[in-house]
Amino acid sequence: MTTLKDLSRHLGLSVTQVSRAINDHDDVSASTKERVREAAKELGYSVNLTARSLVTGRTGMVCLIRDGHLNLPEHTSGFEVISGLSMEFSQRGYQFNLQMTPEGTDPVKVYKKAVASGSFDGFILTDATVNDERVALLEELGVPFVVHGRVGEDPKHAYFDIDNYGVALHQVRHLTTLGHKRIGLLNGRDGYVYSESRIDGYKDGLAEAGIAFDDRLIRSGPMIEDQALISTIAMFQDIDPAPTALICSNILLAKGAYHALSALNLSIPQDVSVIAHDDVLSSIRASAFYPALTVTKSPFEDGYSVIADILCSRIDPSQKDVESVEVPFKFIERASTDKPA
Amino acid sequence: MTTLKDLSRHLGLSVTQVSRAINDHDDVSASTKERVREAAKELGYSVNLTARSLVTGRTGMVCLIRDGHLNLPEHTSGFEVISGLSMEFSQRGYQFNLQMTPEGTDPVKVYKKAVASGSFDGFILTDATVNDERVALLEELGVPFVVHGRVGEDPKHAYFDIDNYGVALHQVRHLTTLGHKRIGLLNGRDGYVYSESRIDGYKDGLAEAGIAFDDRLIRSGPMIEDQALISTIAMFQDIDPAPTALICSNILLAKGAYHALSALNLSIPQDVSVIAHDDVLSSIRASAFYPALTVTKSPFEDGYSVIADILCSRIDPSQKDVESVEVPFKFIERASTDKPA
DNA sequence: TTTCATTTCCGAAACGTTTCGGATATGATT
DNA sequence: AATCATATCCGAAACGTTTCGGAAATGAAA
Repeated sequence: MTTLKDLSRHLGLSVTQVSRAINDHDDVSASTKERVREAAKELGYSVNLTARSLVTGRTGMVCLIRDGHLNLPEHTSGFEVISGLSMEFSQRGYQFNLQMTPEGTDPVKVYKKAVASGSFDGFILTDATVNDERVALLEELGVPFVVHGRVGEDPKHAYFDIDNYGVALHQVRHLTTLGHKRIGLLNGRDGYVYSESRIDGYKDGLAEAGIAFDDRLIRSGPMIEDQALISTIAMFQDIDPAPTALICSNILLAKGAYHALSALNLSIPQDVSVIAHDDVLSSIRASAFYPALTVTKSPFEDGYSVIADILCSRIDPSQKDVESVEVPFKFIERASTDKPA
Repeated sequence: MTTLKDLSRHLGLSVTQVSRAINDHDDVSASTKERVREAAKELGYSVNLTARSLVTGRTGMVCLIRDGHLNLPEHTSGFEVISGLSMEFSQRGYQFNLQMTPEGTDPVKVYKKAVASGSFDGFILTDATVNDERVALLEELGVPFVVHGRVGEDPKHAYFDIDNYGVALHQVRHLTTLGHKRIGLLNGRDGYVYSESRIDGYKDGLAEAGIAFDDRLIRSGPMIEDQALISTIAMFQDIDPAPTALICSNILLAKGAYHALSALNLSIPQDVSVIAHDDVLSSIRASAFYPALTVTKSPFEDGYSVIADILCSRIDPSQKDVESVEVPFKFIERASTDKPA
């Protein structure tokens, strides 16, 4: 392995000056920089990141920790996020560390250890829960981190988020404006911030229209097709009069809902209107539905580069702060929503 | 941050002795070790991995590099592998680094840089291709690595692999023994070792039975349902007489084949026998087929811990070598194969 | 000529750990 | 009393880099 000392000997320069040449400091003459660059290439020099880290205190590594083995299709979006983030950070010169912990591991322990090891400059948090203890911990420890999602109202931490509240509110408004009064919600798992925000938007939307809230009309669970199949059928069996409209928190749930409604011999939108939120994942396209699906839409992938930018700016004080963002959504009315019968 | 020096001051011991106590060397008295442990907990000490790396030359990090964004469903297995490996390495005290490079990046450059950075103790290679240049490079550089798959016959490098040749050979034998003479193969993408091995086994199986090879009966491509749909229909339209049996290189392809045969109004197994290889991914279960699918089977997940063991043993010379393995497959005859009509 | 700013350089210290070689104390053996 | 083995400890060097403070050379300004 070639070191700075080797280079300095070879060039008749001090180690200091070679280091400064390589890092492009401005008290090195252009000609020296050129000589150093050439020698470095010739001797195959490349900076030892470990040694650099020891003195700078920065490792150039960011870490994403996930609990439990990822299985499909529930974690499709989780995978896409990992893939997208890894690429973004690579391109910014950071190493992306993925740490999968066995199901049910105490996050506080894991994060404490990860921080204490000093190996990471920052963390990316996904699947934020209400009152997420990881956020409190990392804030207390003073470590840079960014959350895919948001915990609490108007949080201090850096985040990238979708307007989940607004999405649900808009969906309900669209349906109530059409005249619907009994609106079902197929939602994600309880406890996650995005799920709870959707519920808030849903409730406020109903309240605006003067519709009483009926908790039988909300079904929570993994956002997969089979879950929607079960929830939809259960909902239409249990509740009389049955809902006239259905909100699906993602496209997979919509697929299951379509299937269930078809099985129940109900037509979309004549018997039941369906509206969904589209994360625009590469695997499931909203365009493939018949009848065409009315959606709110905010592409997941819009977030990867933003998240990377935010975290990098938090890590490197020389960069100017990138603000947290809440991306707006689009509304696309297609054929799956109409007036109630 | 608490350092060894802080601990040593606090305890009235030398830095040396504290270090040796923490690393459980045997020239430290039991009582001292206990005192050190307590003080470490009290002061919240945790070893600085960067500093340790600098002197030991090992970082405790392994790296997996992938080219191009992962999309579903083609890369389902890739995702499961990443998830599984990350967990295994975490449990062994290693950091798992995932580096996604933009599509088409030159792997030699990327790996050279990764090795030169000195950040990684070892590499995991997936999606091995015939004459994989990464293998030659890493061998030349003398870096520990393990391949999920195998390049070349009887390779020197460490690997975990499935008996792909044997799988295809067995599948063909089963079909020829039943009396089939025209056997189609829906295979993975060309160029990958596993695909080519399957072809070798397929050809040898045909040769054993004295059946001439017909290249129209092999279709290569991404191992996804839609590809099988296209390939199967094309095969049955183009070739006269049509095949009486179909080998599918994985379960997704089998799903597409079932769909296509149903569309073509052909019955399984009366008109066409179908046999597939089952990687046992959590997302697609072979058991869900009707008629029940005859398979060869070797679970992907069997490999994660083996791969981790192999690489760890290559990295840490104090551990005894774990040998490369080729796992055997099981054969499960179900209802999708029978004599030709 | 002297002074001063600018450019270009360098030695030494520091980051936190491990390890090498040796030191000291204790008690047993000769 | 002298020798030796054992258990326990320690100082100093080393890993490869960055950075602090200052030095030397150059040319312009006084």
